[in-house]
Amino acid sequence: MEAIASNIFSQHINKPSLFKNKNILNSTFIPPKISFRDVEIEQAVSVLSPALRNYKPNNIFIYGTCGTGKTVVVKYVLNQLEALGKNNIKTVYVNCKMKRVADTEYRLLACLLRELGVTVPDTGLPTDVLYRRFFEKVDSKQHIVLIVLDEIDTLFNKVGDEFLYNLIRINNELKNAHISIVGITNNLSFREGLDVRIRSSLGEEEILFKPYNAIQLKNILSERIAEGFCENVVSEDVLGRCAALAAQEHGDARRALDMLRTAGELAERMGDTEITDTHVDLAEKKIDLDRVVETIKAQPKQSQAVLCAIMALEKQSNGKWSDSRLLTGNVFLKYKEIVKNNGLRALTQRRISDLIGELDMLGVITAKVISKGRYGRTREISLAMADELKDKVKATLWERFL
DNA sequence: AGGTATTCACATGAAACTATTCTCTGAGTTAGG
DNA sequence: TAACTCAGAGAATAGTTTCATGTGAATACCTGT
Repeated sequence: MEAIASNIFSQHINKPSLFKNKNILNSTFIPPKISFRDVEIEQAVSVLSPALRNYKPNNIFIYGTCGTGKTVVVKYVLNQLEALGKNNIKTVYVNCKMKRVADTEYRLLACLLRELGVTVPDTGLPTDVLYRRFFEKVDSKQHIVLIVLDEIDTLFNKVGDEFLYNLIRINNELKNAHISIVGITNNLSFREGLDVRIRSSLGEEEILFKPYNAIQLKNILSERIAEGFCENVVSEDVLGRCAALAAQEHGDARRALDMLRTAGELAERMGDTEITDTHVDLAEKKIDLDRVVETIKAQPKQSQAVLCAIMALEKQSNGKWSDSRLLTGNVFLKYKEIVKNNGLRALTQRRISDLIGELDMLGVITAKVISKGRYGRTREISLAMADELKDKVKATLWERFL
């Protein structure tokens, strides 16, 4: 066994890697030193430092678009704080966006409790029981609990503001402990939608993260490149290009890193010893392509069937039949056909309407509500994909349904 | 011609239902003393 | 009598269905000129 395996893999093992340490090129990696965020770090530190003297720090709200370093900074600061605060400070980080982890009130609580060392079942318990257990656990000793709710807006949009209200209320009733909430969101107008009481309580302090500019991105990237890639793999040109591309995308450092890493992987796979512009271009395309294909694959069957119907219709209407335009009604008919051929249960048109809306949200299709006057109101649907991607998606769906 | 009123084909909302998974509780059962 | 088993009541959640109401503008229908 060993001998065979070494035969198969030896070629790959011996091939020199372009990477020195791939982890560093991951956007979730927390570097020992964070550049261009001194002001924000200082702000966070000054707000949180009372915790070290056993006072409750103010709640903080952190804003900033994608890839501006919010999460990294918060984690960085909290790590240090927790290290210094010994047993008196407990920090809990929860990403509210994680599907099936913390995307409902119950699961958020369960997640918090788990972080505090209490295991609770995934289901079967009333939510208020969890609140009670949470309360008891937190209040069981004199300490400060910092709760970080990342992507708090997604949870809010799903379940409303009840959980925030409850957390604040709990804080008021605690005898021994204190909890402070750090809310992170990339939705700059999130505050507006909040109840006044919650807004004033939660937004005691606010920190805004501005996007990186191209020069800063370049710096950040080169720091990581130095640690992550081997010497001479990434040229100055390529670096500049990645930074420029990401700067266009509102200074998204995460994107820049992903792009660089993927470019590296591609180059490695192609047997090149250096990353070139070609690799970067390919990487950029691949990231988008993969993202869409993955999201489609992850969609439930019914949703895929709807997309399949849309694509099938689109093909037809390219011919001549200009009246089989992509409208909800037509899609529904086609969908029923497809579903019937595949032995699936047909859903209501109401539901299909929602599914179309969801596909639109995912960015797979564009669905615009139009009024055709006397002839009703409906959605006009079009595919929002590059041809290359379209073929890829079709291949997946066709195989499945046709 | 100009102005209303209709009307279509869905959109959009709210509520209720279904199915699944899982806990908790207490009644009934069992086995050991 | 303590430990165990098991059915039933309840919860949380995702995914739907049902019922109800909303809606923008191309037409049909009037109206007075």
